[in-house]
Amino acid sequence: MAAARTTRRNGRRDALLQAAAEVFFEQGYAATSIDAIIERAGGSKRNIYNEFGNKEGLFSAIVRESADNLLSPLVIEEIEGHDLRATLTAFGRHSMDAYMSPTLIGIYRIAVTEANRFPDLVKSFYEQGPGRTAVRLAEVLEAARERGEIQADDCLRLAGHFVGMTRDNLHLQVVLGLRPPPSDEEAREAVASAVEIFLNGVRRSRK
Amino acid sequence: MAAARTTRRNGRRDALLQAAAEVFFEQGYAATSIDAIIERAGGSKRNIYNEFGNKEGLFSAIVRESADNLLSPLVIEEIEGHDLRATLTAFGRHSMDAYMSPTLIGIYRIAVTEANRFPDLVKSFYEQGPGRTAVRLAEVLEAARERGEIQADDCLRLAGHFVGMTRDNLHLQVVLGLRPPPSDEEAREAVASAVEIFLNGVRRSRK
DNA sequence: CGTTTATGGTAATGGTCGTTACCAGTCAAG
DNA sequence: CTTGACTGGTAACGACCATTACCATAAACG
Repeated sequence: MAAARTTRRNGRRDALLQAAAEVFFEQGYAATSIDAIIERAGGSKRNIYNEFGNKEGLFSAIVRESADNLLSPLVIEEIEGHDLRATLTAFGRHSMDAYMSPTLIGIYRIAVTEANRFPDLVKSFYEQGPGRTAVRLAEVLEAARERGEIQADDCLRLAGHFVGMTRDNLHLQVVLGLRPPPSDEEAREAVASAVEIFLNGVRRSRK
Repeated sequence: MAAARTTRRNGRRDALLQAAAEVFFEQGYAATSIDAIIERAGGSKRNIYNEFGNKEGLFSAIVRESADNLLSPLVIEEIEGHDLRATLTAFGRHSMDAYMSPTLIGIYRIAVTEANRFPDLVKSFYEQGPGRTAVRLAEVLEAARERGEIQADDCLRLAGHFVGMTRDNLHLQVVLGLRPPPSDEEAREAVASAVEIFLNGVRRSRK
């Protein structure tokens, strides 16, 4: 079958992608050399150039596939059928887990740095990740508003406030390498605190 | 006097620093060449090596001095003598202005990328900037708690929530180059909204 | 004025890196 | 078995770059 060759080829491709992702996320785009990737993945540089064309092609493939794998599960959550507090808590925990995962920290770092070099990639990263999360959360808030549970005039802005509150300085410190990702315990506390403030803040009068 | 030489030298030094900052913030550390800096600043590479030793020295000087200039005014604000809403609003506006300024966006970008290469620099950036801001705000909240205006158990965490709320997805979008910094109008709205939620959220029961 | 010191410009040195070429081995397909 | 594609390894080519050297000029100081 052709499947055998295809399978082997895909295995190689995945190994290359994974090794390259590690090095890129660790060192940044400019500081990463093809040799360093091959050193980690084994094989020869020809593999990379046959499969991805050049360094940019390899990098684009990484960002696209990693973002897909990591960000998709962020959105398809069970959000209906619970009250707002439970929904927000679940939302906060999931996004906290995602944002703090080493891979997403890596992608975040590189997206920030290479914003000028790869504007399209960065745009799609944002839209599939933080952007989509905020839009989804805004829908939840909108529904709550229609049920009269909260008062709000701009649900998308509110959603932004909420995710900002959960990201917090914690995310910044982790991104800067100043502290390790929070334990489950810490994450739960931080989310609980954010949910509490947000719920109270939103239930009352909007000036 | 020696002042003449010193003055001239300092002028040269500042010109180099400014040009280098522009290029570094635009392109990142690894992708910035000494030639590119000289092209923008004029003169010769000897200037840089005489003044800063090497590329790392130049970069360190930039981060140190830019951070100092930009972050110091963030802390010494008139915060007493007003009620909490006014204080928070002032705080939010000032930190929003600072975080969204092109220079600080540049520093932020490069701090995120070069966290591995320059851990000490990144640490001092955080402590002098976001860290100190949060600590200062926590003191304000602590005072408000003692006056009985708010209920809280961990003021530093609350401070983090507040700055996170003002930073928000807005900051992320600007850092990623997906939108320009907000106008004064937008900034004011965002801060007002965050203050409102935060105040209401914090005034009521902490479960 | 004479000496030191910084400056501008250009080129050399040594190294790294992206990319391509070459060669020898492997393995699936007809 | 033979063909053709893919692989591993090493080396080559060009380009770029950090750093140093060299030289000629101009400013600053005694």
